[in-house]
Amino acid sequence: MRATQLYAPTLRESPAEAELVSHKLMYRAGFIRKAAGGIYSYLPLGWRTMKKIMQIIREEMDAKGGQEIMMPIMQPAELWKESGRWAVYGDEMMRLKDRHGREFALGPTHEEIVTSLIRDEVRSYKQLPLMFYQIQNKYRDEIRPRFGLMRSREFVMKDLYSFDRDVDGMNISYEKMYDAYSRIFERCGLKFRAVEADNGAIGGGHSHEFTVLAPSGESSIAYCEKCNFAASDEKAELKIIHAAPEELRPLKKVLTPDCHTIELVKNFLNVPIEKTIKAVAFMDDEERLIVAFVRGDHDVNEIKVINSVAGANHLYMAGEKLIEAANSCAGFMSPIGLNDKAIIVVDQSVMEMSNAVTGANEVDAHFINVTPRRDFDARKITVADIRMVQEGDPCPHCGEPLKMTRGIEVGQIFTLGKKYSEALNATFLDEDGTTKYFEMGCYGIGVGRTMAAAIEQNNDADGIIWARAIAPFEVVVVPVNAKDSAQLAFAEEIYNELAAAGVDVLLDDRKERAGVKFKDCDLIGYPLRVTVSPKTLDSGNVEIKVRRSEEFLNFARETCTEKILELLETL
RNA sequence: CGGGGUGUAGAUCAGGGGUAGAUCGCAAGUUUUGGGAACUUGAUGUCGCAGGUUCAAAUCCUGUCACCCCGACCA
Repeated sequence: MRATQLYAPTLRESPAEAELVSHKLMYRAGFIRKAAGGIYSYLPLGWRTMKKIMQIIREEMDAKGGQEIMMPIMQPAELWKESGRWAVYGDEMMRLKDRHGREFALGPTHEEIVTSLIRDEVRSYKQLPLMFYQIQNKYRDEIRPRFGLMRSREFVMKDLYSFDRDVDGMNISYEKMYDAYSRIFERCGLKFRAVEADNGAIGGGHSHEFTVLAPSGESSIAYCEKCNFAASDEKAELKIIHAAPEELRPLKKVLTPDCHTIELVKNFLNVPIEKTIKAVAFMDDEERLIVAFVRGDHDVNEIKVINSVAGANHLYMAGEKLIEAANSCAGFMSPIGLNDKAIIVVDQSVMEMSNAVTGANEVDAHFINVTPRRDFDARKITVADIRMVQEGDPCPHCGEPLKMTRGIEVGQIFTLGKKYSEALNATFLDEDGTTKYFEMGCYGIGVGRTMAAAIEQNNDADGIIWARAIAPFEVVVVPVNAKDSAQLAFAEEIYNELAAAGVDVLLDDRKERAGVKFKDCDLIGYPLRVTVSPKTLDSGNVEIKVRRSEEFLNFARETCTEKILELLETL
């Protein structure tokens, strides 16, 4: 392709609203343009990269037996009502009506459609397993779209759905996808982790998030450098922290005027924060009071609290009235003395403490010398792992101190079990003659987010640095002065030779000054640049610049195509 | 949904009751030509939209729309 035929508008300045490097660079390099908040057009360069990522995804999906289909974006409300999600999905779903007033949704995901497709067609276990996927636009009415392609309302997503006859089969499909996803992100040149994730309401099965490591990411993950453990901060399981035994002192109530936070209590009583026990009061959908107790220096993990209390779905901050009804007061709560109105959940590590501080369930008073094993009423409390992981906590697998990092979630895989096959009554006839529900899984990749994540991870002051596999062009050939016919002819020769060798190459034949073209090359981030100048014409060599290493290499004209092919293999 | 902010040329922004501005970009010309060239000339605006105040509104007031940021949390 010739640059004179390519619409690649580059900008010196980035739009005021762009905050993330990837957003700025995609804008400046002419990859995307905004149509509305969270809605973007992809320009030729951006779409070339998107297509390359999609091609990698297709190859890996196909290799695992996935079959590409295309399902409707516009979906009838009836299916969503049948699965119960028309009500549950809430404001996140884009809804519309046709001229007759019939309701539709713009698909945020496709479990309903794909399940209804299968239930009408697939009758026998002999047709299983099946894996269908598609790559298309998805719609989610985000509360606050931001960060360019990272959180947008319309985005390109690959979604695959697996159908198996039993749980073992489903797990095999899951493993295949885990493997495929790892290969996809490796091929895209990304540093990532497959982290154990919470699959929330879906329950039962496995879930992994594929997270690209980047400080600007919105998800926080804990990982171990020794073994392969990695988990989202909400999911990470924690071991009990044992405390050194010490002589137990008798429980005592002391006055602590105005000490309604852990910080104030710790300073007033002059005790280390690890000797304090913090209370967080929640309320669930049924307005039950749930009080979580963790060590003062720990944080409560709401997801874990929900999982430890039967029947709890969502948690909200509890109001004063609920707390008073449980015979306590905000800021001074303790498991000792709370009445039956409160559901008490205590972190496992709290039970290891001795001579600690808790509130006294009355204003301006705390208990000291609290030893939970001795002082808490074991019949009234639930002990569980309910705290948030912190940097340095021991790895649940090998005990090494965990590291924390931030990342961008680019893909997630789930086992769904029978959730949707039951809701939509999708069955098949098994070998033993009985009717069974399909065991399902679903697997998504955000294509635009993958592109953005690659930029977040690979850029410098001059622009983007693409991995060869997903670069809009692999090589750019730049005649320093395209008005010089000898230079242009030489550049064309090299360009033709590279194209014939199967290289995805761009000829920058624009009659721009050299500086302008070089700046654009660096900004757009082509992995290799071939420079043609009077110098190279005289010497009979061609000059190569490697974008990532900033190295300049000279190859003899005769062997340059071969050398470039070799070099590309390493990028 | 709550709080804050911004809407002026293609982009980034200044201006602030009386002729619509700068820089970059764009077009033409001359010179230049290995890291965003110099000079000359030129084109480009419902000053987000609607109402109001005024002799006069881009400017003040009201409403509205769009966009951006922060929050919706650990007593």
